[in-house]
Amino acid sequence: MEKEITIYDIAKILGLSPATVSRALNDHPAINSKTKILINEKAIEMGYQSNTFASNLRRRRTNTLGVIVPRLNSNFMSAVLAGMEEEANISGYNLLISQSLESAKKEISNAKTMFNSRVDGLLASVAYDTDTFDHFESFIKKGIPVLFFDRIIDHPKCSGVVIDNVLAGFTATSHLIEKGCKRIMHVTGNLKRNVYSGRLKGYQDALLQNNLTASNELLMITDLSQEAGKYVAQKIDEMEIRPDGIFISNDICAVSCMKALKEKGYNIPDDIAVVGFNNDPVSQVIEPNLTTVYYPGQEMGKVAIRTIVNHLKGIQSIDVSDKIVLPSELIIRKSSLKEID
Amino acid sequence: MEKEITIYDIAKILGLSPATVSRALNDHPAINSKTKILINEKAIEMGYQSNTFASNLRRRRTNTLGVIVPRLNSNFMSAVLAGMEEEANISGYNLLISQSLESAKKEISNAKTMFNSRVDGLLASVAYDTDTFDHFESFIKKGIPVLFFDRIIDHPKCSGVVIDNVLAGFTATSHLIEKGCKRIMHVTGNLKRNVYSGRLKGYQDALLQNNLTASNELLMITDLSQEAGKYVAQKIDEMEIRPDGIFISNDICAVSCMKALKEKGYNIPDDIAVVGFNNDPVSQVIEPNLTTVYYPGQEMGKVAIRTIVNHLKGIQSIDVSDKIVLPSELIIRKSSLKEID
DNA sequence: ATTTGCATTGCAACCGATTGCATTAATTTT
DNA sequence: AAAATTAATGCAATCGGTTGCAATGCAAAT
Repeated sequence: MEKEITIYDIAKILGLSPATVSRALNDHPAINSKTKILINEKAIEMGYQSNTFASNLRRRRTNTLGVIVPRLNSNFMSAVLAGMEEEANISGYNLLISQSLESAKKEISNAKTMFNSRVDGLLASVAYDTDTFDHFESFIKKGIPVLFFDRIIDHPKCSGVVIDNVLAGFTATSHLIEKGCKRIMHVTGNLKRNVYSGRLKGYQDALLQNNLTASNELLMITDLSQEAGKYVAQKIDEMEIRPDGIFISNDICAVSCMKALKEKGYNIPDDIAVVGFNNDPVSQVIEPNLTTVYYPGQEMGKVAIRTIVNHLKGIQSIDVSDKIVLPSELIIRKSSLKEID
Repeated sequence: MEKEITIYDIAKILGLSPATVSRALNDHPAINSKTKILINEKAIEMGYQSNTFASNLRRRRTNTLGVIVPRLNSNFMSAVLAGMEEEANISGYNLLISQSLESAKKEISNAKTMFNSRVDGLLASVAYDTDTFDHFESFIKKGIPVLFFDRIIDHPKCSGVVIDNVLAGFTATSHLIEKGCKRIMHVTGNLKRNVYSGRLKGYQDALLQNNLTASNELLMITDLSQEAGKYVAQKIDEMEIRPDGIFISNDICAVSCMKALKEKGYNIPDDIAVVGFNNDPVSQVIEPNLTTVYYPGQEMGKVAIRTIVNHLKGIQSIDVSDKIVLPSELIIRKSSLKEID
């Protein structure tokens, strides 16, 4: 335990004022360059470390961005975070990260913590069951930018970085139709969330456009977990008229479903073609390899940080460009390539 | 943009002193309970939000823990982080997370940032090429606890949360031997890191104990990436005397190697048995399913946070229990089950 | 009636860096 | 040589809570 070295200590030793030391360390133009060198050398010699908190208090900013995600341990989310960290680091920002564990209550509590920590900006991907916007309102009121990503809230004051989920769902479904599927099932998550409702919309649009009817029996709302995948397979097995194609909103669930279907003796893709979502590593390991929608996680993280940092620097206001839409892409693999005769 | 509400505002309105307001909000025993209620109600009514920085500055602590990891986007690391966040959240700590991207230089820079941010404690898993300990020394000097996890540094002043890599390597290799392998290859990462050198040691011990010789030809040091897996398969294919078993220190690499071997026509496990490490989701998707070492990521994160928080609370000093060793477990699947006659 | 003790509350210094304004010294202009 | 600039530095207030010590008031003890 050693005492902290402050600018006062440096000032005293050099016979200067703390103000001069502070300015020298911040490379203020009014300070003589020789003095700057002198002070900087002394600072290093004495092992001076700036106290971020005193600085934050006075400057009224923290160089810290808050990030709230549903879960840290998903392949997609960790890619987003990796991108965010990389970009934030470049811009000199720190990341305060927390997870809501898909609970709106915890999300609200985390938002409050972030607020009290005086983050300069907030990035959020909302939980399954988030209904309200109030916990973000306090940020807006104070002029702290809030930017959503992936799972966004439909609220006029907030912008977000997303992919075109409707288009992605449309493309995925159209692909199945093209490959000869007539009875396509869709497995997705909580429809409160844009990502799932959007993909459903795309799925429905594609069916309509091809004169196929979307029946309730062919739509399953699940939590998209591994278990859900097995459950879906079970349900399919029990159906009287089975689907000949499935579009599942998440690779983990899709792969688990495929495994279960294979065990039950179904041939993929000939009996049932499958399309997933995310381009998770498992999609390239399952056999047949899973056709899926590539989802640019790392890029999304980078763009989100870049956008909010530019806003903070005053380079580009967020509110102008409301939604930033990143491209997604259907990656066609064998799980959807039926032998069409 | 609204003005901040401070304890001074509350004090003025209620005709009390800021000191009393501060104490009331912190539930100080000397304050009359009626006064507390009054102040708390007023605080809520006025929308008061505590300024963490002022508080931190005065209290000389931040309730923030720094975390430095090699990469955020690996399945294992995101599990660790998920566990950390969950546990930290419970204990009222925030997490400042950064990644070194396997670069010692960036790790040093990140450590400096953490130091200036006055984190109350530091958790670190070091980069591939970290050689020095200096960047952690400054924390120790100031009495800030540093706890390593998974990839630790061999330094008397620092403790860590780990698994028994030697034992895990020994168990994995012994299993292959038991299944009839006579010529076992080992693919691992940079031997500077305990995780890899430990597993290698266990591998060598197992060979020795069974009178098998460890030849240099059968040891490959790689970065354990997907590409490395393909490369390993290529090398094996080119060998005159091929191995009949491989122990690979990472599932991602192992799976990629298996895929490549299968494409080249090798039968797994009969031609070559494979054991991986991590119990990554892909290990349960590849066919045959990959025998691997389960590695308790989430638990490791939780334990690390719990340990450092207990230390900070003065409940249990870290230095006493030097290394916390979590159990790992060999999960046997089909990739290593040769048909023994 | 005086003293003692306890419960509350307030005063004022602090944490450490930042910054508007003033001051001093050095240099240039008139 | 005096005045006006310019350059460099210092003064002191500020950010908003926290906390050791003092002060006040009131009830209980002597």
